[in-house]
Amino acid sequence: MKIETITIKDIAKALNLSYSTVSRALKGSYKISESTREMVKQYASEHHYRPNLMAQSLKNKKSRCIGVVLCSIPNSFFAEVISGIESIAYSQDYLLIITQNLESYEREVKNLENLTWRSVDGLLVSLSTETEDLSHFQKLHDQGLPIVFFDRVTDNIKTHRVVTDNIGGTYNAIRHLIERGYKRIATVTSSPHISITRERLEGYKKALTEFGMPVNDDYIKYCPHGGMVMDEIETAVESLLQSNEPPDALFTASDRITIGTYSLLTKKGLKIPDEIAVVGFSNFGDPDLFNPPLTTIRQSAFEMGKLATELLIQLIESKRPVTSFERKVLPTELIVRSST
Amino acid sequence: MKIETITIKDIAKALNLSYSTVSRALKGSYKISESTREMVKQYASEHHYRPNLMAQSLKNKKSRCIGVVLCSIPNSFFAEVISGIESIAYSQDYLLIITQNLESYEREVKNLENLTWRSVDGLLVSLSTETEDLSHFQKLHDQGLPIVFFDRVTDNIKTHRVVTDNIGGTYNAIRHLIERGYKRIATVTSSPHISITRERLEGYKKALTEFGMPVNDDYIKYCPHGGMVMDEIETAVESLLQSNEPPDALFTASDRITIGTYSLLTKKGLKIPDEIAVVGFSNFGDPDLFNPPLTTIRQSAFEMGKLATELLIQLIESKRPVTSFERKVLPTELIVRSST
DNA sequence: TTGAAAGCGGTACCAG
DNA sequence: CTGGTACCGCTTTCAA
Repeated sequence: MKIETITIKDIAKALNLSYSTVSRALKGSYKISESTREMVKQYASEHHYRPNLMAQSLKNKKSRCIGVVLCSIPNSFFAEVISGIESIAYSQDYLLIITQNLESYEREVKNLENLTWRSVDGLLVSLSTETEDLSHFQKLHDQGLPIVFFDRVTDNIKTHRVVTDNIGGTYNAIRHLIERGYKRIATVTSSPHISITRERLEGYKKALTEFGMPVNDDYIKYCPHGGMVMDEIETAVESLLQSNEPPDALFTASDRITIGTYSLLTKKGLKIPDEIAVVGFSNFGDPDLFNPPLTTIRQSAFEMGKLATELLIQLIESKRPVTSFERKVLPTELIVRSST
Repeated sequence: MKIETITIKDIAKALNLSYSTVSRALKGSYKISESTREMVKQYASEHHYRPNLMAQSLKNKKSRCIGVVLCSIPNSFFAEVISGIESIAYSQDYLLIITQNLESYEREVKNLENLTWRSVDGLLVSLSTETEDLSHFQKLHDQGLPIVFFDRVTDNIKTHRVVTDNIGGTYNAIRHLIERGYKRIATVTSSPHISITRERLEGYKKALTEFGMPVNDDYIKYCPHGGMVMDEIETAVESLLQSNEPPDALFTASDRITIGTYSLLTKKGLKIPDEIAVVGFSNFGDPDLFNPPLTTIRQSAFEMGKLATELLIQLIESKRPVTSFERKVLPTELIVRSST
């Protein structure tokens, strides 16, 4: 089952040294004679010595594991984030434990229990749409477990955050709509609990206000489960279309909602953009192929994963407690196609 | 850092028992009096006892980790597979280590080294397009490491395999094209090294032959990196279009190739399906939205992940060496839309 | 600079 | 049925 089961003791025996000497030599630890250190290192590498991680972990209470908490792996945005996380974790010899909660608070809590049981060294977290109570994270954080939030973050736990420029990205999209002459701009957005919804709404309102257009609350529709539940999207879109003054443009605030809405409008045979325009956050690869090609706001998902992981590893490996935390903001890109 | 650090020794002390008794009681091991067992279990659950996995692993040489080897996490097909894997792993308390190799043989080997160093209990593998030499897997398998191959499999290592019905799926797609009256059916496919390419080609040829149509080797174009490299797709499609008798229908053999080809044809302004029809394997969520809606062959990706993981866990937990292996074949679904 | 020994948290064998 | 103890592989005092 195991390969190359060569341990420190084997080396010690072979070289006629004590375990501890070998251990120290391998870690390049201080007071060890140059010669023995070299000798040990050489023997080790020749025999492909690899420290037993279980033993190390047991001893140091470090697992070199990073726990990842997010809503859905196949979601194209998160899949890309994971890929970014993997790229850094791989290069730094960290292992990834990925959990998905499907936007369920309950599963988020259960996954978290599992992760801590596995004694992860740190956590990369994007909150579920259902999550309001943060005490499960707060508790761990208070106990000193490094956490970095990404995408759907919170201000209530003092740590690093990596987010998209949601306000700016949305602002640009709405301004673009306004400049194209759309007058009644509605939005189908995600759960009001999560940060990205609040920020995207802020960008939406900011743009409208700045251009002297009214903010109409009837034009703001929420999907409590961020588009996981198609019914929620349907209800939202339906009620917009049925209203006295149906919107002439839609801003959809997440990948799933964008695709869902587009699909719905297409099915209803509405002419895009003549009858209704659509611009939305989406990280799907080829919105070019859509009919008509979809104007999107793209996020740097891969980059987000990388950055969050780098920050987390910094926290994990920092000798002294970190007290100043960063909020990294990643730019978005508005790609104008024919749906607006 | 750690939570609830309650160990077996704590329980033993509190209950005035020996470590071993507590250990046995917790495992529901045979000879233990009903009463002490209950007492221990109750105390344990009241105090949220969770065995230390590091210690357990160190002792039993089991890590409850499953290593996953695949080419690309954000690929929609694999992202769904991973989701399926996660669902089973989660429910059985296994941990997932996911690696991606971006179709590079070298990275596949390096990832594998990493995984074995982490002493995973088993491996779920989908081969990279570059992989021809299997000795890195063979070596581990010979040493008794359970492996289940999925999607891109090999016959040369005797173990479970979970695959899509590639032959049947392709056959249906090609038959569909023939029935629609297409005469010159070409295919853009993946690397000739991997099983899915061979099988899909077999289905392609089988259908043509069965319907009395010639198999023209010039109509078969390979993308050695399975569509990771856009240039390869472009070259393939270009040379088909430039040929003396350009095809009137295209069968694209993987998710990336399908999307890439479609994108290319659209950009060139070719009328689909009038000038050229397209049918392809694809697991992207909404090919309905494409222009025109894309006829696809869908695979049960989530199901594949689940099944492979179930088989792997069976292997891992089997008391006696398993000698008879299964080859599970999952059905495909041809969804006809307007591109054919 | 090196060695001996304790211990991380569990498991399993051997006695009793 | 229960207790004592060695040991998994490594790290880290404490002595020498």
